[in-house]
Amino acid sequence: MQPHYLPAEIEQQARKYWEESRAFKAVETPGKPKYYCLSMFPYPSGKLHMGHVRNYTIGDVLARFHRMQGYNVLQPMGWDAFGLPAENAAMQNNVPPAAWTYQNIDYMRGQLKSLGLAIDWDRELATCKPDYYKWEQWLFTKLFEKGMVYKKTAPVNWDPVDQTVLANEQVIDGRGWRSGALVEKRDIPMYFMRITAYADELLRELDNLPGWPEQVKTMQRNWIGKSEGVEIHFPYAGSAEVLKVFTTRPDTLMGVTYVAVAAEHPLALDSAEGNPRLAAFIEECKKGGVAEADLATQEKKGMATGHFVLHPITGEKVPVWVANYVLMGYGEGAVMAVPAHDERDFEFAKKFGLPIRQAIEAGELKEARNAIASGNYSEKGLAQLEKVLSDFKFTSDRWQVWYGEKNGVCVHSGKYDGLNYEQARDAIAADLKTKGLGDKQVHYRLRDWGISRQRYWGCPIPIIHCKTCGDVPVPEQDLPVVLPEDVKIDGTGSPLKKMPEWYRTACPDCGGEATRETDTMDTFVESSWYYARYASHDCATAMLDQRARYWLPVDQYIGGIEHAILHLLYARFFHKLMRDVGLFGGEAISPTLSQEERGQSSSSSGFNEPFANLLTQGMVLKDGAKMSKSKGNTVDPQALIERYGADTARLFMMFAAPPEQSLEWSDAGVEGAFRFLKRLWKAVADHLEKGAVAAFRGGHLSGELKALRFQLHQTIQKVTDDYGRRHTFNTAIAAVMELMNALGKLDDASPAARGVAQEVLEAAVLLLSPIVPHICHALWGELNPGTSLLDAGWPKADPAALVQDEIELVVQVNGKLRGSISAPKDAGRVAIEKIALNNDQVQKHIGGQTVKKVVVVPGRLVNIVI
RNA sequence: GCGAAAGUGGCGGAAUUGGUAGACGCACUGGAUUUAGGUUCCAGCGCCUUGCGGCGUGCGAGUUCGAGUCUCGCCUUUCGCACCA
Repeated sequence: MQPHYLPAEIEQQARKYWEESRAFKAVETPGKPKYYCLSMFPYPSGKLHMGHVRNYTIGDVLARFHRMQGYNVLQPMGWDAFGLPAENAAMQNNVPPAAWTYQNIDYMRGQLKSLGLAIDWDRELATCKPDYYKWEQWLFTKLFEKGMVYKKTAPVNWDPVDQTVLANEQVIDGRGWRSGALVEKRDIPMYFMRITAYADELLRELDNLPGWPEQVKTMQRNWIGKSEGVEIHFPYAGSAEVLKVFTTRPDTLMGVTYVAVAAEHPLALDSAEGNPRLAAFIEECKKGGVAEADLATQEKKGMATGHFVLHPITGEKVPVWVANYVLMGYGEGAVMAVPAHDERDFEFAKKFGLPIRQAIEAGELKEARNAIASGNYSEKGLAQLEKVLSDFKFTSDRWQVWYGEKNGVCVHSGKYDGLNYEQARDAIAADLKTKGLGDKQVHYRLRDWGISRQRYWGCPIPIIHCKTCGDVPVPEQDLPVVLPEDVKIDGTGSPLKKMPEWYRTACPDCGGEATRETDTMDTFVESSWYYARYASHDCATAMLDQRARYWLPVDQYIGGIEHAILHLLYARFFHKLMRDVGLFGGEAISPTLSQEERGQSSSSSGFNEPFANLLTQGMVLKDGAKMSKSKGNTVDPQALIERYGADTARLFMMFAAPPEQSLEWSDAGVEGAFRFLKRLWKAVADHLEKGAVAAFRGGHLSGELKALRFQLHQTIQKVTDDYGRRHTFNTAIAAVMELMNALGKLDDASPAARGVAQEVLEAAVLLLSPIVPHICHALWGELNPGTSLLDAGWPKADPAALVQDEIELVVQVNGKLRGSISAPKDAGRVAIEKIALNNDQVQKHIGGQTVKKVVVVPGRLVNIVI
């Protein structure tokens, strides 16, 4: 055996073996449990970054671990190939986006291959290829026919100098990134997907995803934002029309002192006619971009419309204001304002001198009054409590807390006085319903998904505009609508608009003159269904075929936490769309893993959810900041692989932090990983130098060898759990390192010792192989010539090796560690207590004081309380 | 502004169900090997203290025989906010 670890050589040999034996080709095998392991596909930006290396290593570790456990594993790879950066690069380098993208894909594919990933490359796909996006267009036309796609206007960022629509990312401090011009909101017609129709299912099904992180499910729940409230109609003074608002706090209705509408609200626009100051203000509100984070943090501005509505209960006149903090896209674009109990309304009312009327008081006050009535509380105490609470009023969080938590009671609210939240809500909703001025309503924060993009490098929206027939979907036989690839990008809008030879066409319905839609789809659309297409990657007759029913759902999905909401919600939505279009046929035909087999799994039946288990990976940082070109703190994976090999890169990434946490880059840590692999290689080489030997199969062992076998089989158990259930690869590696350290201390050349050493080394190589597959492939071949590691299977712990006669217990006195004792493994509480009390160290610390209590935690510790 | 997380030695992290805080690795220090550097190997390594011992998981309270872990309140950092992907 070669005495030195030569990564370049052994990694090339290992990859050659895997390729030639077609080791990772995934074949549908009914009856065999399948494991579909998917990492989020990369955007082909040019070259891999460390985040990719981390993501794909995590996926590969899980794929290889499950393969060794006997699963039929599918791990595919592809390219999220449409997107804005290609257009920017095209302008910079004067190369068409398509050419730039394909070039990047070729380079990055080579990089991925050098990582030694267990991928079935036959299933590779790129979303910019017509045979992929054809089916996206097909689904779009089906959804258009079902009414799940519709058209409406919506605001976008408009750069008035470049005369172009800007992405939020291209708006810096309210200005266009290239022109520097102040950005404006502009309404344009767009196609929308009716994701709100699935809001309730998307919310409910989260409960059937035990394999998803709670954090992600919570974020999605909040994003969907189901709230039960009341729609309230404020009649216009002297008109039959009403102004609709939605509120989750109908109990505060009697505290309303004004109503605020968005600048784009019809009432605002109406009022602006003949009111130049208001018109100017509305114009002012159009300035700036559409990003919500900016809208929510901007200074609160407003202006009275001069119009009034009537309070639906009291009939009192309530002024209507235009406010920039009210968003047209939410609910009705109008809110009832209760300055006494809402921080934003309060701030606004103070700024513009609007009245503040209390309608709720703290639950504590009601309790105090009840206590006075029953003689348990003094009038003086109440007065003090009132003063304390009034001091908090409007100045501290105290006031907001009991508003926010809905635990106050109504005051100054006429007939509703004394009612709590639920009582007031029900009473007010009932009264409004009687008057025909409102009712209870369920409202979602989630908005429909605008998918039109005024860009070139994307999937063409398959719609033909005909003067007589309107918007006509492209018929199936005419799909795909192919995006021309040889174009020039000049930054003045989509080149498609300048290609009459492309957009001029005939109407599929009437045959008359018509034009193609030149907008393309949001790239989130492509990434919402690629996971399903991998199963049917080469199907030319349909979007999906029977194979999708074998592989889906994805058993393990891995990707960055930044996708927790948008991508993952859109993909869940698309899964349900595909299901409802009938693409999955009936029930699953694949033998879905049992819960025990999988650890965590989806309890949802059939094809309701795309991803049974989700692992959200943390970021790769250097010097405490995200690695990025702009910060200039990137480390090139290529250089790392060339210097140390892929195994060192993989080992460092898996060892430095658990996958869900952020990972701090460390050059010294990489050295450490490399050193460990050298030690591992040397350990096997030194062992084999003394001659080949079979692994221990039973027989008498010294205490030292027994202890080593105990540690070995404990390590097998721990590592199996760390990979399969906990996904903490860092602790799995640490456990194998400890095992190797223990083996290194063994100074015994007896045949029994050599057998145990062989057993330890074989197991260590198998346990590490999902993380460092190349070196383990080579070492296994040395330990067991003529066999392949991939055929060896996952090691199993030997129960006989795990039997122990004595166990160690820690003894505390008053919670402080004072010593340790050894007790027979089946000793009872009383026996353990006796051993602990007889311990010299313990006696010293008790020092004659009375023992009040002894707590015995079996297998762990004894705590003596004095 | 809203939503979600995170905070433990000089550093990355471990402590899985409330039960020995600091596993494993890095850095550092001392020693061995080496012409030297590097490599490799051995030992030490939270802070304070001569010692006994005390203190210690962002800060402040609380629950408990026992809190890094649970509760409440703060501080700081990170992610997302619908046209970056």
